[in-house]
Amino acid sequence: MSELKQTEIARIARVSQATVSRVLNEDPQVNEDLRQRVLAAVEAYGYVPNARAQSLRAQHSHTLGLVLHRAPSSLANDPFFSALIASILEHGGKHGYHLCVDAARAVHSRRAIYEELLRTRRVDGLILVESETNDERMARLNEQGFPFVLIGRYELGDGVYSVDNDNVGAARMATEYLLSRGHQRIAYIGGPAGLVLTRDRLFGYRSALEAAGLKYDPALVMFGDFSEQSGYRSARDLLTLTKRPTAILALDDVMAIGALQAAKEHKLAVPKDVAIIGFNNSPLCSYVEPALTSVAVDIPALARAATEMLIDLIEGRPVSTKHAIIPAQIVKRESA
Amino acid sequence: MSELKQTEIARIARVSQATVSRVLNEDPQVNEDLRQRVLAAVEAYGYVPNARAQSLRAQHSHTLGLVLHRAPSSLANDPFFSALIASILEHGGKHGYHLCVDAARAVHSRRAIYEELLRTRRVDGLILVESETNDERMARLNEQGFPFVLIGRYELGDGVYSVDNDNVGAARMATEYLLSRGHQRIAYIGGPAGLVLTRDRLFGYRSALEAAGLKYDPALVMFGDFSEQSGYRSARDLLTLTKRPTAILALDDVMAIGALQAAKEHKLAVPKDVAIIGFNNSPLCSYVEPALTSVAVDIPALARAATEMLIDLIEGRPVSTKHAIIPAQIVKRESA
DNA sequence: TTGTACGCGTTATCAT
DNA sequence: ATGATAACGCGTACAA
Repeated sequence: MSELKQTEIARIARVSQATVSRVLNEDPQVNEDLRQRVLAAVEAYGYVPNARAQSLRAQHSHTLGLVLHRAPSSLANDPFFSALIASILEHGGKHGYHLCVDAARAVHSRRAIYEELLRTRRVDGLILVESETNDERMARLNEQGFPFVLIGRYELGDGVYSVDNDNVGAARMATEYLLSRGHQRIAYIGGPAGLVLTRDRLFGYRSALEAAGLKYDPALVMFGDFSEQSGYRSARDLLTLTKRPTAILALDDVMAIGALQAAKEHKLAVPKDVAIIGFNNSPLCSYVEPALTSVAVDIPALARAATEMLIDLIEGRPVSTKHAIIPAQIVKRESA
Repeated sequence: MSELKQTEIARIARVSQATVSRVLNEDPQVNEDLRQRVLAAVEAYGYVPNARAQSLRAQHSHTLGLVLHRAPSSLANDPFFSALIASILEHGGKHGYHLCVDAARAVHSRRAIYEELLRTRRVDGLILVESETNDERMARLNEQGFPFVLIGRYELGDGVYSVDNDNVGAARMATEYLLSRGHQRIAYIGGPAGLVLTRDRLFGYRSALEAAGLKYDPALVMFGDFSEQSGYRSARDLLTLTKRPTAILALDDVMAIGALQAAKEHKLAVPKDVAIIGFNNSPLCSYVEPALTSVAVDIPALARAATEMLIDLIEGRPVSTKHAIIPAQIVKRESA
């Protein structure tokens, strides 16, 4: 294995090890002659400094940690996940940071993930995704001054840096869009009722309605589980109402596709008889008939904000906002 | 910041730093009394060993590196990418390994990626994806005894450990399936003609044909670029042939969907008039009409094999096969 | 059984 | 301008 260290280069270039280090760190004080000798030896033997030693010495590893509170297997087909990593890689890379990814597997490893990554100083800072917002470990890390940024909503106090989608605004925007197209009876198909996501977006939906002087009608609000089946069933029930909605807002594209299916079975034309909007702007949207209008959560922007906030934190720069909110966009296709 | 080190715990527990280290490493020689004192202090102050120091000392970091020869932005919507990471995470995690992901951004950083990750000893081993097979750096790493595994095909010599899909076999399997359904004129839509992938699968297609006593007909072979457009155009041309094919094998689902579109425009029923098979078994398959039969490259198995091979390499265990080949599966839906 | 002392490969602070 | 030397936090050979 490589026994190439600075002392070795020093021996070859007939200088002290300290001089090698200086050359490598571009100390202007060093004599040009020696500098060349060192550089030549470095080049000839292909010396590269040992990152482990550098980390120990410098007290940082130039590595960001991403921890997901999910089983790794559930990540396999999640476009959110790949977009997230891609963007962190891109923007972290610009600042010279590497990325270490971990997923909490067993329950036990929840603890391990925080300890092993951050407190062991394996990484310089953490991006946490899908944490339980009341996780007491976050408070502990926070106390100890470990840099970390939460993606998602943090409900307890504001001692934590976080980045989140503008869920309220996104739902409001989509609802306003439907209103602007003349719809008066707009239905909402959420995820599980307990989810913050479901609640926030419901709030946005409701406030748009009320701002337009429309009454909020609980009969038009359903809760699914993000599956196509649940979208289908919810829409089917909605469309058999005596006063059926003329538009449906579904919290996920897959549920929206289920709704599309239900509309077809009811012989309702989309968007003429019933307009449908999904969420997440997944690749599927372009492939269904009619192509699905969808609210795009801006994952790259989300990840970028989190990454840059974290790096600012790590490097001790002041951070402008503790809680960044990333606006969503509506991608218009045929279904609404 | 945390000044919690073993010396500190040692002071608190009134033992030597070495004893703390021994307790933590479960040295059976240590007196139960002292052991308890140390453990109590560790617990009370929440001490966790510093991974940077451990790495330097132990000469390994228990970290795997994944390097992709792609711009990070191109990763965002790639299901291959997320499946890959998910599986490495899962199987690496079983052996206590973390994962560090890097994507070669600029051309320059190609070099950097190797050096910075492996030779700096930031990671213990590397999984390389989509490398140019003739990359001279691989040979260098190989010489120096750095553990790494290639995902994809390595053409030069066999000094390198690699894992690859059975591209030849997958195309042969798909072709045989079509033959078994009575098809005699089977067309092939590949990717760019220069790609190893395209060539390997073309070979599998051709050998199945010839094994069945059918003549290979170059008129039935087209080359696309993996876009829906290119699939559409290729299929359109194929279907206007005087002796048009009764089945089409497209090297990617998206191209297959383009072909589906062309068939529709030609008023050909799928699969009755023309059968279509795609590759990669993407989520899209279930959402098109008719649902697309697709050859599934087994990415989890691919990643698992690479990961376990790499860990064996790192830990000095003998590796059974230098070049693992992962078989594909055909997922039957409606289109063929 | 426990403590002392050294080295892992750097960077940085001293002297010279 | 350069070389010796001291950390960084840990594991372990050696001494006691």
